[in-house]
Amino acid sequence: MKEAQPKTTAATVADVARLSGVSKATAARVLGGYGTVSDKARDTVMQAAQALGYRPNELARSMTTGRSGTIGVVVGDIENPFFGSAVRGISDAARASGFNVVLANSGEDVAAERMAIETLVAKRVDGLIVSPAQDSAIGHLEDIGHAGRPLVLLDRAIAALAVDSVTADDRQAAEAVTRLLVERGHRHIAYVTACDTPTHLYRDTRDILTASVRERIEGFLQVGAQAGIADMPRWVRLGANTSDAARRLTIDLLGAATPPSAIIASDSLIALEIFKIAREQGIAMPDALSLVTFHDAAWTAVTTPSVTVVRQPVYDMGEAAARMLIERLNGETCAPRRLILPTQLVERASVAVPGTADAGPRIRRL
Amino acid sequence: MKEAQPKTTAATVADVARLSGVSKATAARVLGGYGTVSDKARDTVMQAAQALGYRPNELARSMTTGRSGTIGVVVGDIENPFFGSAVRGISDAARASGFNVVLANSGEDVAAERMAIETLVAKRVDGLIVSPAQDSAIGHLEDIGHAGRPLVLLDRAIAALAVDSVTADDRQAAEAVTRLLVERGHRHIAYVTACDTPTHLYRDTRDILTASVRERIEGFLQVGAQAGIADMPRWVRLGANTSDAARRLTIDLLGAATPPSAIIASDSLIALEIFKIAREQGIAMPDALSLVTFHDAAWTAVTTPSVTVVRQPVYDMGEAAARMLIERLNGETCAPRRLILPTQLVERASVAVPGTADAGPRIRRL
DNA sequence: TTGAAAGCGATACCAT
DNA sequence: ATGGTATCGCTTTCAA
Repeated sequence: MKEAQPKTTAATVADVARLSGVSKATAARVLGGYGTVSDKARDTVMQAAQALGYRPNELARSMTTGRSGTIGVVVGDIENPFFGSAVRGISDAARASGFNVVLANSGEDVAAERMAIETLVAKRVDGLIVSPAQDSAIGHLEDIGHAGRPLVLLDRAIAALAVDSVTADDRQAAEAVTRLLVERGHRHIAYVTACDTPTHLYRDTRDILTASVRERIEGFLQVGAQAGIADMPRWVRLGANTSDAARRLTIDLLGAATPPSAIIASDSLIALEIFKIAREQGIAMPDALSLVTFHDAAWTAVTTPSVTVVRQPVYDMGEAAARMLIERLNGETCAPRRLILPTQLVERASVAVPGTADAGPRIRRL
Repeated sequence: MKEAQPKTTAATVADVARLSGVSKATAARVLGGYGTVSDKARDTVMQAAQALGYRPNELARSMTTGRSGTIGVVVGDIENPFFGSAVRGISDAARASGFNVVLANSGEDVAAERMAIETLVAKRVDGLIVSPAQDSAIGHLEDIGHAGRPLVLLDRAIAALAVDSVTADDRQAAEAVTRLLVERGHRHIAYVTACDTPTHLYRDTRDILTASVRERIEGFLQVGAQAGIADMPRWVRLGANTSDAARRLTIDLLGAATPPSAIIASDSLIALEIFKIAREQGIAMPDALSLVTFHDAAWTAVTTPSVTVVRQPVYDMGEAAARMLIERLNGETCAPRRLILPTQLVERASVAVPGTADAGPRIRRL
């Protein structure tokens, strides 16, 4: 038992000062590690601090310095491995620079996102990293800047917002994926996303309020159209934002008069659900149905067939976002940077390939 | 543009008070939502607050109230889907009660864990939820109590620590899994875990410093011994704490003079690696190698063969932990509760089963 | 090098 | 119902 803490209240700078017989200012200087103090004073104070079990109160410290050493992170769903990796990247980079991470889940809901941001700003985080659920309502994002805190957008840039962002090259990746499918002879290609519109129907690319998804759909539509496929938009399916929804939507899609011969899943959660259904319904993959997904989730390599994916550098994206934010916190004032990280097309076995066996993945830079 | 914020500094209670012509105390009352104020005063103040773009400073608020409305969470690896789900559970429960979550990654390193806890306590989180990397060094965990903050242990209880904990029924689950394997005729069953000892060798169950893993190994050893299998301990393999380590270790295991006919993977990350290797090396599953893992990760249902798993109620565990913590924060003072949630054995197709086809999972309560 | 005292932005007690 | 003021724990001038 080396606890000297008299069950009363935590020791403060004042207590330490009193015990060591120096002024509060001097004690604070050694305890806070700033200013100049004599070695003798330092020793006495440290000793007293030790005896009292002194622990600094970061809250009080933040209040006077105006910095909390904390960055706020708002993501759509921490349960999604995509965000899991990103948060890990952020977290590692943050700690390397001595910052903490406060995490908030928006559930892809703008109202929740708005509240989370408000709270985080009220808690005086030094800066924020946000994966905005939509890029239409951006008032709460602008408020971050008004509050004097830097903001970095993760995975989803917003054209109307002049702030740093880190995204993957979604447009190009979607084009490559669609092209691959078209080259393999597919004419009925569906694109399934968690994004939604009030009507749950896709009408116009402007209805898609998540930037990354919109870019993917644009790429998808364009390549399809170029290939002379009629009525591409009808193949865009919205609202697969829960596993149940994804399931219903996919079953519906596969049971239609003209089912798709290939599906592009906008995230790995959707791909997983599609995979399950294909299995349950005995739909042979890739022969009867080809599948491609964004995000090289760990499991995509071990299924039969293994899944062809767009590999996004998710961890790196998180890390880069944190780095950029910390640069701003350290005084960087350059113009907003829109960092776009390259992706890779990892060709595995879930796309019907005319005479190639499953001989390990073929990886292509995009 | 409805920003009235004069680029100077954020509006404070004093500013609002001044503009609305009332005292600081009154303004604080309406802004803070406490005490009693006349409707008229409320209106004026709210209006002034609006005009000034007043945002409360939670830091200052926390300092006087002593509560921050924040709970700290320390997990081993947020990238691990297990913790992803748990954190989601915590996060949802926390928000439902108006709490925020500060997340820290320990990387399963005690020193990092200690630092994370120290920081969180210094930041005056109201309470903590921790998945302790080891149950040997518990000084820093005891400090949490000394600092007057409640602590809830997640996934790993510590006998020597009298605090609330939420775990799965690891011991029983391990017994059931091992029994299943034994019943299927396996005599060479390996147990692979991320846990490690200084020598990387398993000698004694007391060397295992992670409670949940120790319980599992105990169950594993006991059932094996009961079944008359000699030299069980040699089948325990430690240190699969990165995908590379898991890979090396598994390759080593499978290449040995007497390779195991079945492997129990302590987490889904290890199982994934084993699955990959079996595939690469053309080892037929489940015929040549059976596999069982703890944690019903999403992908385990879609592989070929699908993987038999111990389903732990991970999200619920996180949720329960947060609930218990919040109860403490609301004044609950009962004796420490050790909540042990039941698991399920989900029998799928990765264990050689004498004449049963893959006809959907068979689920057993444990 | 050290100390006294003024904040930081809210809450809370005590009068009025 | 309202106002004045001490207070929380620390940092930060400003003098000495």
